[in-house]
Amino acid sequence: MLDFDTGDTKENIFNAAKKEFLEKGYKDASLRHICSEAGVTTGALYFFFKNKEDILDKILEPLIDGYRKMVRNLFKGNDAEKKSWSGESQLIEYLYQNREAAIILIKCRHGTKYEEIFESIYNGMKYGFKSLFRTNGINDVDDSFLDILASMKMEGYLNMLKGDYTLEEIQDLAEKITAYWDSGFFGLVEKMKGKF
Amino acid sequence: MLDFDTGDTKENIFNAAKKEFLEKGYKDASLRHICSEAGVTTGALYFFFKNKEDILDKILEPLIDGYRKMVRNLFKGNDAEKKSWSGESQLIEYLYQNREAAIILIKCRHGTKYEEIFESIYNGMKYGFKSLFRTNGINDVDDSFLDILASMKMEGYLNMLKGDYTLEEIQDLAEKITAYWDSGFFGLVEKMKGKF
Amino acid sequence: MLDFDTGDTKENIFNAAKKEFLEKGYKDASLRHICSEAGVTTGALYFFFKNKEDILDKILEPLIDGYRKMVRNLFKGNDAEKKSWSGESQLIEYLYQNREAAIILIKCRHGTKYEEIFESIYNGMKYGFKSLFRTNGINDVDDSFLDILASMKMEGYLNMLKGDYTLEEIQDLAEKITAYWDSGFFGLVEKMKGKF
Amino acid sequence: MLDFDTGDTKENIFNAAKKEFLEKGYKDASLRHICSEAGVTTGALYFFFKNKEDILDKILEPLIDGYRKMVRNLFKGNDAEKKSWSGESQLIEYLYQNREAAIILIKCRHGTKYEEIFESIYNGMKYGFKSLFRTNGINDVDDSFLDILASMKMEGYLNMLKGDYTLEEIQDLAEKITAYWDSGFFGLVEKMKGKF
DNA sequence: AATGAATGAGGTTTCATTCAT
DNA sequence: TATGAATGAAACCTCATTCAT
Repeated sequence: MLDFDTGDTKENIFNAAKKEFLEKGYKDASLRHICSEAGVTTGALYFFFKNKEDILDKILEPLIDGYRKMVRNLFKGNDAEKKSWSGESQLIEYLYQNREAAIILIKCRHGTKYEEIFESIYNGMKYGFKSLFRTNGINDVDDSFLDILASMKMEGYLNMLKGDYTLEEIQDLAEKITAYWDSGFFGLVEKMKGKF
Repeated sequence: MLDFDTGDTKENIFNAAKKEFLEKGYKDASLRHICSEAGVTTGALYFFFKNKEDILDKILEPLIDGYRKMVRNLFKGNDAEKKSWSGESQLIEYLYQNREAAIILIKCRHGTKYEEIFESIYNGMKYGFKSLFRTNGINDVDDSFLDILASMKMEGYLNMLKGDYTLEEIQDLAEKITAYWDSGFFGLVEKMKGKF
Repeated sequence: MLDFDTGDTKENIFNAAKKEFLEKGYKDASLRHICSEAGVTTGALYFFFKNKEDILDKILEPLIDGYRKMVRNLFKGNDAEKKSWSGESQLIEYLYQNREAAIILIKCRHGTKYEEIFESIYNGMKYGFKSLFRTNGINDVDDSFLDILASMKMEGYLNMLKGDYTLEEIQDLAEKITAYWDSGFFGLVEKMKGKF
Repeated sequence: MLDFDTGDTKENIFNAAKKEFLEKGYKDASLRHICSEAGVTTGALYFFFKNKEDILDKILEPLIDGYRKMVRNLFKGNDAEKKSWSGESQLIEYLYQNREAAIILIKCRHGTKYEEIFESIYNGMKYGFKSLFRTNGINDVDDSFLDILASMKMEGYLNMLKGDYTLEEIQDLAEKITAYWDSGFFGLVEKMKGKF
């Protein structure tokens, strides 16, 4: 309202929508609040966007597209191990560069088509863990256990993004968390090998 | 709908409510849906419950009360280390016994009085990590980093509960996760000590 | 609730209803509150009363019947002047003896059949004023003006009843108010005679 | 419904609301009825008004503001007696100019913030009577008696407004009523002085 | 004589969405 | 491009009333 009117109404609506989605999630976000925050009426919103979900699409599509591109590029190489590690750090940087959208994806997916997209990313993580177990000679890991590990990792990422860090700090954090995960994982493998 | 109608309306409403809360969270749960799922009109709901929040209360109060009792008992002992470990396993068992409510607490806390209760449990976890760092000679841990660790742990617990496990399986899982956390933690400590 | 249960449920409901009607008026009175105040369930109420309006009827009918009887007796005599004055004081005493019902009548008439009954009592007052004017040689009094006088008188009565007076105090008050009305009336007549 | 549709929805809603408030009072007025009377859906109402109370505010605020301004101006002068009389006639004219709102204030005050505003006006009247008694050498007037006088006066004003008068007629009426009150008051004083 | 359970209409309010201009 | 007006469904909740027991 009091902001200098840049004339870029679409941008204003877009930003207000991101803020609202971040604060309240998708379903509880109010188009009215978004519009009043953006200093326009609902009509304006519906000129630029088809409906509520369309706004979410416009926010998340670049993230999803970029993610798919990144994964595709990653799978062009062939050294599995190396791919995995470089993928990890690439993913972190990518998410950092798009963290606003990433957090919105995680917060707003419920009840939208992004629920399944999120699921597929999440399954990618589970698959990563499964491979890692296999590489370490453990083949019979319970799926629910993979769920636990993947969800923890995802939560770790999410909270990394949520914090108000610079890229350097994020990378430092990621190193720490990775150290944690790595040590954790190998400790677990030792235990499991001893047991079975 | 598909449930066998036992004639126990209150129970039907209660169960339908738990299902709806789990699926949509507190705010987005619809009393109409709950009632139609339970096969009654909205008026019936208000015969058994004071209002929407009262339903959530009836679901969560036993969990909260039990939790407080457990914590109180825990603090009657005096060997800090032992207390910590027994507390951990006691907590897991307790949450398992009340897992439905526990999951609802985590999903439905936003915008209710349970937000702060959850927060206090969560802060307990953060404090646990902080103490652990201190015991290992690391005193200057960033609060955001503690957030990451605590949220991961919480997420781990939550997913343990979500899975369809028996108590034995849960305890086995908990052991594994603990192995993971322990190894992870000490790996991290090594890295941090090396760094500073 | 905490009252000693006299076993007289009907009486309990009746009293609770009177209290509720006095406090909230007819439409805003809640049968639920009445029942919970009386320590019974709605079913009990509907055993003794046909519906909400029936309760009001049971409260007001004795008042109305008595009023009609009183008026009928009054008109058996024939000295108009004397009748008027004795009627006035009889009315005051009668209303005092039934003041609870009288106040309920005035507060609860809106939207019930008692609206017209009240209207007829009220018109009786207007007629009294009209006669008084005529007796004093003034025949062309505006109807709206009679409305003003009658409504003031009614309001005076109502507030006499509302106060927590004994019969003696009421009679003293009535004397004062009557002195006020009498002097007022004759002052007005003087003015009107001077004017026309 | 029968009104000519001027296309001015806000006005239609406003008028329908005034009518409904007058007929049923604030609490029993139904926004649904108001809307259907105005020929719009409930949503339309909420485009023009914030909520139910906001409609009442929009009706009564001009009245209240004007009243406060009038009282403030009145107290700038300094001849108490004169002030009192000019105030009386000014008040009558003011209420006449805003009679719709004035009647709504009196009918709708219960259960709203206007209850205390009304109360303060009413207490002003009581205080006026008290002063008048004191000026006439009577100092120990019962508060309940002042209530009776003030409520009668208020009722008189109200019914003056309710009638379909022109300003001239109102002023004529006011003179008459004032004659009535004056004579009545001094008659009462005589009686009271004789008594004590 | 009274309970406990249930109904269904109606209350105020918010929402995403539409559309003439 | 964007406004202002309006819709209609759905939200939570309260009410008088009914009825089997």
